[in-house]
Amino acid sequence: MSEVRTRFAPSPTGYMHIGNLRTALYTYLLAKKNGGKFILRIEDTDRERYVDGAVDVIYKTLRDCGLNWDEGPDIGGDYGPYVQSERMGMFKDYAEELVKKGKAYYCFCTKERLEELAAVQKASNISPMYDRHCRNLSKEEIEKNLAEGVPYVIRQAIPEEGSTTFHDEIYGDITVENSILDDQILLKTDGMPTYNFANVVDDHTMKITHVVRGNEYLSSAPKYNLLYEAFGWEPPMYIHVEHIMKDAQHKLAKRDGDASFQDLLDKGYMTEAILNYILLLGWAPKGENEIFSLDEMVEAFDLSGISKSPAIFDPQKLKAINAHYVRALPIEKFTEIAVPYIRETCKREDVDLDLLCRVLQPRAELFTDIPEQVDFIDKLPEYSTELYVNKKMKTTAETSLDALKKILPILEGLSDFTQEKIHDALFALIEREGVKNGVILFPLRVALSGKQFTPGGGVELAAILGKEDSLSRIRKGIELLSAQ
RNA sequence: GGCCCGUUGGUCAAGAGGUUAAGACUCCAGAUUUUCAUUCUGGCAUCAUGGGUUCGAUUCCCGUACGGGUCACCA
Repeated sequence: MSEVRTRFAPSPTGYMHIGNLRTALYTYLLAKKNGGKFILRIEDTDRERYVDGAVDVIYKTLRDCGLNWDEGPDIGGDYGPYVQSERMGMFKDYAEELVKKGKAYYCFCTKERLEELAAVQKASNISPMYDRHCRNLSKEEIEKNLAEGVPYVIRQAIPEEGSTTFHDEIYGDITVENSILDDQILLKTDGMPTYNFANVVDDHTMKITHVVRGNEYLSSAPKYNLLYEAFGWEPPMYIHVEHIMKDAQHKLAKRDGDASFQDLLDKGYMTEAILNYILLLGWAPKGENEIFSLDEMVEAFDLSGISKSPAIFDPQKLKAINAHYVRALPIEKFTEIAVPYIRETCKREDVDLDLLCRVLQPRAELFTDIPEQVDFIDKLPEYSTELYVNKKMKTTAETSLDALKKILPILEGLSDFTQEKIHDALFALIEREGVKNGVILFPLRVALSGKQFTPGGGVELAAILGKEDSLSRIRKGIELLSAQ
């Protein structure tokens, strides 16, 4: 077989839906898996929808994800141009070629007539379809209309009988009756191609071998096939992928707030995690591993793993995967990214950021959670003594008060307030008392933070807060518990 | 409504005509742990439904229900 050439052909809307991104990913993986080429083509024929800077959004997203294209508008290639609006010249010729072959025809019907027709059909409860009024116009009539400059479109002449079968790599063979296929418009009144027509011609002229696209095109695939047949061209392999859903009945939509790559980025997810998660939404790996770098994805990707049914987007799992990536970061890298987030709520200059990051990393799922996680450092929040009660730790208000009273003098006596010294001193206490670690350490953690979850345990928090602040917070804890 | 596609646990999902029906996330229980967290161990499903084929079907076929898609001079 010749070289595999796949293409991602987005419209520049300024918005990269993750379903689209996932299509791009699969398209990319399919090409790379087979040592082929991944091509970017911008489909910008809809001028009304054109948004400034939208193409840059596509470039940036793809590049950030590592989905680098081998041919495209910015880098060129042998089959350009790669922006659809720049390829307009050729479509009319191709459409006329089809007319000559008897596979398409001129249609001079006015918009009014078509609307009327649709209304009548709708009223009698039959699905709207063009009635092929112009399909059998005489040569003379056509010539006359053309000469008079009557506006026209060119429509595809669907066979009147029989059925059309096309093959999809995921769904297998799909057959439909030709009788339900509409004589769709190929070339519009303004001489521009319709999307479906442009797609076929572009894919063929760019020598695309595999087309990965959303499931919404499954219904129009037979018409595509007929077009390829009409031209005498070899159709590409089709790979239709299902939608990403918000729930069982709704597609993940823009208004849901996490439908685009940018939305997810804004929520603090890492690019690698997003890509890894969407890979899994609709595709299943052969083995048990679910964590993949882009290179590993290329290695593991296989069309047979693509799912036939829609997948519901699960933020919880995305978060878990993100947590995995956050924790796998080298500590220097984690620190570099985390410090700005820490500084949002923790302005104190004397905190040991290295220590803080070290304890924060295993507890971080999202970088955007960090400000809230460290907000207690600058100022002890108001908290309820309920926090001191923990069944598992076997702590109560009484045992906690007792513990804090014992901790206080010990920490007061420490001249060298380092993590190591604090640890040794407190563990000596624990041993003397003959209690579980938690009985001493749990109340300390609560007193120092006023929070249920904290980055680090009591010892670490004490070291981070420093002697003076730690002691004052412990005294505050004793005061609160004594007041009960 | 016509046509097309789908349906395995709360979610993503593997899987094969006869299996203890993988794995991941969540949840629950327990163990470690410088307490919470992390980490580790364990627990939670008869595969939408009715019928058929078969010695045997969740796996093959047909119907039903439910869900999605599509029926533009939009892409």
